[in-house]
Amino acid sequence: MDDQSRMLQTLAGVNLAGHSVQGGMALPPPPHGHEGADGDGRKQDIGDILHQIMTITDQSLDEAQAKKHALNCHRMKPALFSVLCEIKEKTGLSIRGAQEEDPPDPQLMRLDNMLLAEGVSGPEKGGGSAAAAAAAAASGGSSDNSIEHSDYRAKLTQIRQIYHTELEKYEQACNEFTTHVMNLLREQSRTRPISPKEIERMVGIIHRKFSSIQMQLKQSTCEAVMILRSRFLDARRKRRNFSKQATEILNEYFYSHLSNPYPSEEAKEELAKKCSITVSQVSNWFGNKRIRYKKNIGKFQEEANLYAAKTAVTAAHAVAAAVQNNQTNSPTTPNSGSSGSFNLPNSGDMFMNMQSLNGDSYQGSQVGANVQSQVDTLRHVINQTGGYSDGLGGNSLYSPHNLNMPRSDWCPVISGDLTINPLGHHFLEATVCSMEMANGGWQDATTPSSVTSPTEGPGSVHSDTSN
DNA sequence: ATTCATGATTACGG
DNA sequence: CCGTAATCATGAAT
Repeated sequence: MDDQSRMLQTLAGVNLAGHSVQGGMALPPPPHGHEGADGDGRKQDIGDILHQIMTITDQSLDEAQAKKHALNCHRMKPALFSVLCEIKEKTGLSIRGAQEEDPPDPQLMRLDNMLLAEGVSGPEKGGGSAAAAAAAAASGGSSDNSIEHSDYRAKLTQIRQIYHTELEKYEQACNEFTTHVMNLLREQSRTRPISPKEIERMVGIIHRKFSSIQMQLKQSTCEAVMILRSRFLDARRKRRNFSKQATEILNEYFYSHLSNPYPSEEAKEELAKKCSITVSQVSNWFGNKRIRYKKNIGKFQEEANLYAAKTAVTAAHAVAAAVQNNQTNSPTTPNSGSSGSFNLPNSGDMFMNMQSLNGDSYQGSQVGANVQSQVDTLRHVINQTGGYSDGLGGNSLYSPHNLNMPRSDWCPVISGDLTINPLGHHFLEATVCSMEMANGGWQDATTPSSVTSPTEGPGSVHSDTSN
């Protein structure tokens, strides 16, 4: 509207300034009569029309409507209209020439690619699951993640749905608006100089506007997907406590291997399988556990007792069974502690260790970690209870003075080991143990990688029992 | 809202 | 590469 009046004003100015309207174009003859009219008469007419047009907006709707009709029927209208059209054509062309050519926006392409890759804008179901599968692969792909992934997928489809509905809405709105504008322009082209090219241009502008809105939509969708990804795939953000069962299993292993809580690769895999977590999660868990246990042993005392006792009872039952079946079951070589390392020890070796524990008569040289774990556990619980008497033979060898020492369960096992006492310390007071602990803890006990080495078992057992 | 517990990450060392 | 120590970030309990 503003454009129109401005243009008309210009036109009126030009005309009223005395320039020939007929210029280079053939002004159609007036519709009816007026043969004898000279230039002054025409100028008068044109000026009149222009004045009416210019003031049309100042009038009331009804008035304007009537005026419009009158103008439409004016005999000079076609002539004036074609002039306006010509001028408009020229300006329109110059405008169009200025901003033609829209190169594919690189950012838009990037967004499109991203959305396609994330499975948001791709084919209905395939893209989503593909992305989810990629996510699964990215985060380890353990069975534990399946729930999270379904959650992730659900969220992704949610985003995708929103995206599609919004996109559709925009598309629809764009189309509606375009047709509306086109109709309007076409309608107005009867009274206003609007060429089809200009309508086209208008449509282009509208589309550009809407596509910029679409880009915003795509951008926000991308952001949403990114947030979703980071939430679900970045394990750090998505910290989930392990299941109670998993923690149980890990704790059992930890406390039954308290003397050397460094599970071998096989043991880690086994634990991972049992707990439905990844091996690295097992490693993390043990890393955290070791450091935190060491930092505040007192805090873990109760837990240690609990698990040690639990495992010890299991072991005791196993021993009892072993004793019963000892005659028939011939001992086999332990499998380096990989399977069932702390739940189902080899009965033969177990028995041997128990004997050594009680009577300091260890002879074997191939004790596996599985057996050692039981020994640790039993010794632990014995230390804690001041003697474990459940068919294992009452044991008063482990002096109760360790009881009130927070680290006593650990120190004898670790520091008491002859492996770190080459000078012949037969027994270490709890305080000394604490110091040993403070000086290096497990690291000084043995080489972590040689968890399954049989050298530690006999040594520690001997050390403890020799007192 | 605050605090504690806990899984993961990072920096660093051997 | 594996371990420790410190730290981050979140979940759960209060």
